[in-house]
Amino acid sequence: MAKFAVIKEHIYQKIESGEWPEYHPVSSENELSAEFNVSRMTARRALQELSDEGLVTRTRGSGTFVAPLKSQSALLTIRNIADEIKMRNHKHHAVVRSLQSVPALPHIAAALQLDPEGHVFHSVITHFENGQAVQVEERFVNPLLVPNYLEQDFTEHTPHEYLCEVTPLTEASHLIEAVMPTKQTAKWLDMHEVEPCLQIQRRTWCRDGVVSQATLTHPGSRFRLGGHMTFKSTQRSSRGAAKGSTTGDEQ
Amino acid sequence: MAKFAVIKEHIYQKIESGEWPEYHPVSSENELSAEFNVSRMTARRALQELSDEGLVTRTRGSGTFVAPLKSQSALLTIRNIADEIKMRNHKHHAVVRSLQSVPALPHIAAALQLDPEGHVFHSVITHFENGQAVQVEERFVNPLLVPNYLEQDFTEHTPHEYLCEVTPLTEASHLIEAVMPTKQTAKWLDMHEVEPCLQIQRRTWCRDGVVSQATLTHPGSRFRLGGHMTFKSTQRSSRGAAKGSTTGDEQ
DNA sequence: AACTTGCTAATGTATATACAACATAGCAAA
DNA sequence: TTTGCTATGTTGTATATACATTAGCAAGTT
Repeated sequence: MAKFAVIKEHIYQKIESGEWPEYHPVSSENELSAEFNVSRMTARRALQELSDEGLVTRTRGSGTFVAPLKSQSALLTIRNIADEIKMRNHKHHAVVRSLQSVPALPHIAAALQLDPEGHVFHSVITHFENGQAVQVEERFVNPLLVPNYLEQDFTEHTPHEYLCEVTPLTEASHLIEAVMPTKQTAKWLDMHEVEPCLQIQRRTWCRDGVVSQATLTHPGSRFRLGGHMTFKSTQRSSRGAAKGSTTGDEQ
Repeated sequence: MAKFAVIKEHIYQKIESGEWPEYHPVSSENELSAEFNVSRMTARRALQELSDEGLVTRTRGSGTFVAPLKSQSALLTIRNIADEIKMRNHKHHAVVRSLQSVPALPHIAAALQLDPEGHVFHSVITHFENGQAVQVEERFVNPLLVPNYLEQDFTEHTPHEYLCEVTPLTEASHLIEAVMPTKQTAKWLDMHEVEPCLQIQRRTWCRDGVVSQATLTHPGSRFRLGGHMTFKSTQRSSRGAAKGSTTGDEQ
C-alpha cells in the first residue's frame, strides 16, 4: 500500500473506532512525517484527502481536527428529523409508541443480515413539529451491534442520534416511495386515510454490518424532501463535488 | 488566484464551452507545465483535482481525457428515466402529449428567472416501461438558453438527454413529495385516482442560468426511488465521497 | 500471422525545500 | 484592562528532482 494510504488508514481507524471523537486534534503534518518517517508532503496528502472526504477539517494556522459527524451526514444525505425541525426554529418533540425486543421476521432478519431464529429490537416513534405529527419512525435494530438500544430515552435524543454515537455509520441506502398509510399510521399522524404519504426506507451500515432498518412515513401534505446539488468545480477541490442540503424551504 | 486554480479554470472552460467534447485529450502534465510556466507538480494538482471531481479521467501511460458526461450525471444524481429503464433491460417508449410555447405564469417565470411578460416552452411527455406508463414529465424550459427546444423529437431522445447536450448542467435542485394525481395525470398514467404518486420537482441550472423546471410524476405502486451511498474512504481520494446509484432493485 | 522485445511518453508516488498566510499564546506598553 | 506586537507552530502554495508503473507503438523474431 502507498505510504500516504497507510497514514490515511491509521487516522481513519482512530476516527472510526471512536478513539478520536469530534473535534479531536489530529497529528500535524510535521508530527505525522516524523512518526511515519515520510516527508511532510506525503503526510500532507493523507490529511488533504481525508479533508476532501469530509472526515477532518483543516484550518491554516490552527491545525487539523476530526470533523463533526454532522458533515458526514451531509455527505450521506442522512437526515435527522429533529435537526431539521430545529433548523427551522420550530419545536420538536417525540412520543415513543413502542420499544421492545421482538422475534425477527424473515425479511427483517435478512435485511439486518441476522440469524432468522433470533430477536431484534423494535421501536416506533412519532415525531412532532410545533405539536403537529410529521413522521412515524418504525425501526428494527441489530441487537448484536447496539445491545443497549432498549434502555435509551428517545424523547431526549432520536434513535438516529444515538445510533450515530455508538456506531459510526459508513454506509446508507434509501428507498423512497409514495404510499397510502395504514390505519394505525394515519391515526398516529392525525391524518385522513385517503391522503398519500412519503415513505423513506433506510438501511444503515457501520463497519461491522447492518445497524438498522428504518421506515420513515410522512404525511404528503406536511412534508417535502428537498435537495440541492452543484458541481461548480471552480472553487475547492473535491469538497464541491456534491454538496447536498436536505430540507425543503427553497424558492 | 492560485496557479493550479488558473489551470483548472482554463480546462474547465474548455470542457464547459463544448470546445473539448467527451474523451477529448487534455494537455499532459508536461505540456501544461510548459504552457503555464509552472512546475509539473502544480500542473499535476490541477489535473488531479479535476479528476477527483469527475470532469476528466486519467490513465497512467495513456493520458488525461475529458470524462463522459454520464459520470457528471452520477455526481448530480440526476436521473434519466430512459437510461434507467434500459439499464433494467426493459423497453422504453415515450408519447408526446404537448409541445408548445405558452405564456409564462408568474411562478414559472420566477422559477426560471425570466421576465414575467414573456413566453416559455412547455412539454408534457408520458414515459412507458414495457408498455406500462411510469412517468408523466411536465417541463418548462427557458427559451433563451434552449431556443430550439420545440423542434426536437422527444420520442427519440428524452428532454433530459437533449438538454444535457446543449447546455452542460452545473446545478440541480430536487423536491420530492407524495401527492394525489390530477384527473388528467391519473388518466395518462392509467391508474386509479385514489392511488398516491411520487412527484419529483427538479430545477436545473447551467452556467448562464436556470435551464428548466420539471415535474416528474410516478405512480406510487410502480415506482421507487432508490439510492445507496458510502464513504469507505479507504480507497481513492474524493472519488469515493458520494457514490450514488439511482434506481431500486436492491436487496 | 502471432508473439516478443524494447523504447517512449504519461501518470503515480515520494522526497526535500522554500516561502506565504494564518492562528494563537504570551508578553509588553499604553 | 486594553491594545498591540512578536514568536512560534500550522497549513497552503510552489518548485525541483527522482524513480516506479503502465499504455501504446514499432520493430524485430519466431
